[in-house]
Amino acid sequence: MDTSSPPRMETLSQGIADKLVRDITSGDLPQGSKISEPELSRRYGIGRGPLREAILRLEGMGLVIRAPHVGARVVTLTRTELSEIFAVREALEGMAARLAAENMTDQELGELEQLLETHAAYIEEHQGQAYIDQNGDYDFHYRIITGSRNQRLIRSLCDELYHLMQMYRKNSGSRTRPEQALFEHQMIFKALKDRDGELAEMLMRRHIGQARREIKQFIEPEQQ
Amino acid sequence: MDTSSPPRMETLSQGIADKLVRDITSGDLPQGSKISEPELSRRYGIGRGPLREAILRLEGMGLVIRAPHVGARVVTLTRTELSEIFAVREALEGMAARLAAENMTDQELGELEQLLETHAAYIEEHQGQAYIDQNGDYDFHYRIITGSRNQRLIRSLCDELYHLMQMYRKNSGSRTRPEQALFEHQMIFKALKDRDGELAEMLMRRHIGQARREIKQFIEPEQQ
DNA sequence: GATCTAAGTTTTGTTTACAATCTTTATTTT
DNA sequence: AAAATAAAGATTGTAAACAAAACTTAGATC
Repeated sequence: MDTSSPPRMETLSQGIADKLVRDITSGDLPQGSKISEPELSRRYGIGRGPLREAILRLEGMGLVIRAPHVGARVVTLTRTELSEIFAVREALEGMAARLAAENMTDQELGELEQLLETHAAYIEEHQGQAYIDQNGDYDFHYRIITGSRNQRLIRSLCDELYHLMQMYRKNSGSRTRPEQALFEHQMIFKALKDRDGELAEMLMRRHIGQARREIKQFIEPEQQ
Repeated sequence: MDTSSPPRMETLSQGIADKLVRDITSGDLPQGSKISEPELSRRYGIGRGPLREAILRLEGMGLVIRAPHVGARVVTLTRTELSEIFAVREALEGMAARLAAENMTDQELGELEQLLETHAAYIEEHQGQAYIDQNGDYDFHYRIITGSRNQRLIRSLCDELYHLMQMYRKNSGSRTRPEQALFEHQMIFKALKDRDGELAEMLMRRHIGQARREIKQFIEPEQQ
């Protein structure tokens, strides 16, 4: 009858997995850290079974890598790997933008426009400070991704790639140019409003590809 | 003493996961089947722990869905979901083709050309029989995907989406037109050989989008 | 002094047992 | 008779104990 009094502790392993994701994306568990089962088991006060399941789940998200009989470590993103992630994002979010142009409702478009106005006001007020870094940028992209109505696309981008991006941002400061990003967002929005999927995809790909090329520039000096 | 008679049983859960993948993609475990832990535990003669880990892994691949306290079932692909998968494939393999045009070695291109000649000979000999259905088509796509040199792309496509496609094919007969597919493959190969990434991507997307549109045609009569 | 070897310790992989939840079945009531 | 409730059965979630593998440390030999 009343199943709501326990405040929805879905399942232990799920809860631990979420906590681990937060700890990793927040930088609390830095890149390359060992995920020791006994230690975390003691720290969180749970058995090793649910913990292992949580780690398995993180492995599925690509946040940790496991070697048999050796254990799990938080994945270390080299710039090369980050560049690879951006290539996937470029392909996937480009497709998402194309589909969103077909499938987003007028109401969703209105809310997206409002979001952009908020961003514009904030940037003007704060003289181009990098507010977008935190959540604003993700908000914009998130709405378009969900607007694609493609569940698999949504899952790949929001449940897997986004966490990796978040992690990298915490571990290595990333600077963006808010005004430039905002303008690109506005162009993408215009294409969506015009229901021009082809243009929306092209603009989104350029928007993301921009960041990818910036990363790629710094690869040669660092590695090899 | 003798640990070599089981030929490289890396870890139990890994082995069980592979076996389950085979059983699902081969159609032995059809869509929607219940994955009962006690039953499979007895059938395979292992404890429930490794089995659960294997199921977790399959969930990460998207082959099964789990409901808390209810259990796991083999995922049932509706045509809508299959269409969604093709949209993701279109985006991802398009990008793979673009990158492959930049990164494949001349030797790899030579082997790919040989593969196409084999296909052509087979089709001519067997009067357009659907040999490509089995492995030939995948061979071609697989080589291009790995030619992208993007590990994340490779993993998404080969470890996740491919299994789902395989499963669907087993459960519902899919007819292809081998000659048409071969010609499209040859065009894509030409673009790769010319190192024309943009054209390769476009052709690959059309090649896959073709199948997507065919599926989409059959959605309305079936659902809604 | 450095390197190889071997024993010890820690960690992971696996099994077994227990508790909580859900599904099913049978009974009762309207 | 149909629907709702309650009890029984089965299944999943969790914890604790055991076995095997890997890393570490100490010792011996070159």
